[in-house]
Amino acid sequence: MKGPRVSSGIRKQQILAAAKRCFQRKGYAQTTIDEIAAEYGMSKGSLYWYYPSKKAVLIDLFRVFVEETLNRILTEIGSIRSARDRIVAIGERLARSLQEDIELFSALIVFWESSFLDESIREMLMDQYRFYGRILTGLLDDGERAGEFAVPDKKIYAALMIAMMEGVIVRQVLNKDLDLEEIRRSVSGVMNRLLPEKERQTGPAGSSHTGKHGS
Amino acid sequence: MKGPRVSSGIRKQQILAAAKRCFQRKGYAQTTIDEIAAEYGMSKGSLYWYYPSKKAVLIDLFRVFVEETLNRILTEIGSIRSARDRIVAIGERLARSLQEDIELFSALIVFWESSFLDESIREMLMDQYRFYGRILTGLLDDGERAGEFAVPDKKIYAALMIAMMEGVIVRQVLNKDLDLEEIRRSVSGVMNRLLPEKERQTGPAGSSHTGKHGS
DNA sequence: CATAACATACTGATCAGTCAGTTTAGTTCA
DNA sequence: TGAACTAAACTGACTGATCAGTATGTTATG
Repeated sequence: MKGPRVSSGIRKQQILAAAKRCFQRKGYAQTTIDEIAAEYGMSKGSLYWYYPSKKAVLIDLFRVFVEETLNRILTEIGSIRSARDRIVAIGERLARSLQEDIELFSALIVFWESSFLDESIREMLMDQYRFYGRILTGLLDDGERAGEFAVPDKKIYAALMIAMMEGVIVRQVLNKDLDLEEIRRSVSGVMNRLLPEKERQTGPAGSSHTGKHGS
Repeated sequence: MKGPRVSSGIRKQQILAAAKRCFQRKGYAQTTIDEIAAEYGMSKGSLYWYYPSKKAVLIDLFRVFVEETLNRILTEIGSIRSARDRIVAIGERLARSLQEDIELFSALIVFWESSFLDESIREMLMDQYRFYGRILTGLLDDGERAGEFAVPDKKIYAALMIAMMEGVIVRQVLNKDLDLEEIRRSVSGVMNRLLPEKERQTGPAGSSHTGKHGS
């Protein structure tokens, strides 16, 4: 590369941001490349300089979604000791991310719909599902080993917890009528209730650094 | 009407069934009218005799979805006395319907995606959401009055329960990798756990929670 | 023989992707 | 220093394919 006017990364970011806004407004199929180009203020030819196809934009948008939101959450909660608190924190932070970056989550429904058509997108989604399932199942394992709680069927529980968060996302993306601050607080209570305690704990489940070490 | 070859109702049913299969395979935007016509074995002209537009087919499909699945469930559980059992039964029957008629539920994602584009579809969906929210909130009220359980924030709880079922639908429609029989059983346990008991019951649910918790 | 029910060729609009050309930033060399 | 050169970055008109909806014709039925 001899002389980029701005860095290739910046342009791609701009394109993705524009695409995100367009997809949110009209969905994937209804959004034209020209609209995306207009939205980020350059021409269609420029867009095709950075991305080979409309589908490639969508896929890269999903990649960014995963990297920037979900993996960040998983990193952030890594320092929390108790498995229970970590699980609760995932729900809380997901709700907060949803509040802050609703447009990105809107793209999820686009992915779901596209996955009917495109096998590669479906595979990407399934990989993510399996990944989150493993994460959560692992956390349930940790909590059980540490004696924090016991759940009878960890895999199903993990699936249902993920399902709940996903349902909240759907509802919010379509409607935006829920009070997310309220949801954020409630998710904590619900998650807690879903994890029956083996032994009595002192405080409300958050923040307590009891003697027993986590994972 | 002088002489229908088959009744108009039958034809519409056939068209909707064909559309349902097509939408499931390819999504709404990617499905052509010709494909739907081919799927139900007649021509495009015939389809337009019964429906004025592609969108009208989608909307009627949603109407059937609501009438045939969700309202039926609500009617069926009407005879159950205990509010708790009624709530649990909704979850169980929804899981069973999902198992039996996955194609119909697939159309839900199509509706969600279409609602970005079409305000009337969005309004239809929102009406349904509000309706189910009221139903569930009412059930929580009933249970509380009968002394079966107490939940601190009924509206949010209703929303989260609906969200969970919706998430299960998404997961199953996209992946079909969950054991729905297992889900059906687990949903019962999860729903029970989400309804903290006022008085001691025999079940293994997390009854050790005292009143003040979380939030 | 009237009309409901169905078939099919057509149209106008849309849109993803292409391509030939233009502009700008950086490099070379006198 | 700057003119000549080069390739990256960008433009926008164009194309070929697609498809919803229509127009017009055909067949079956009471």
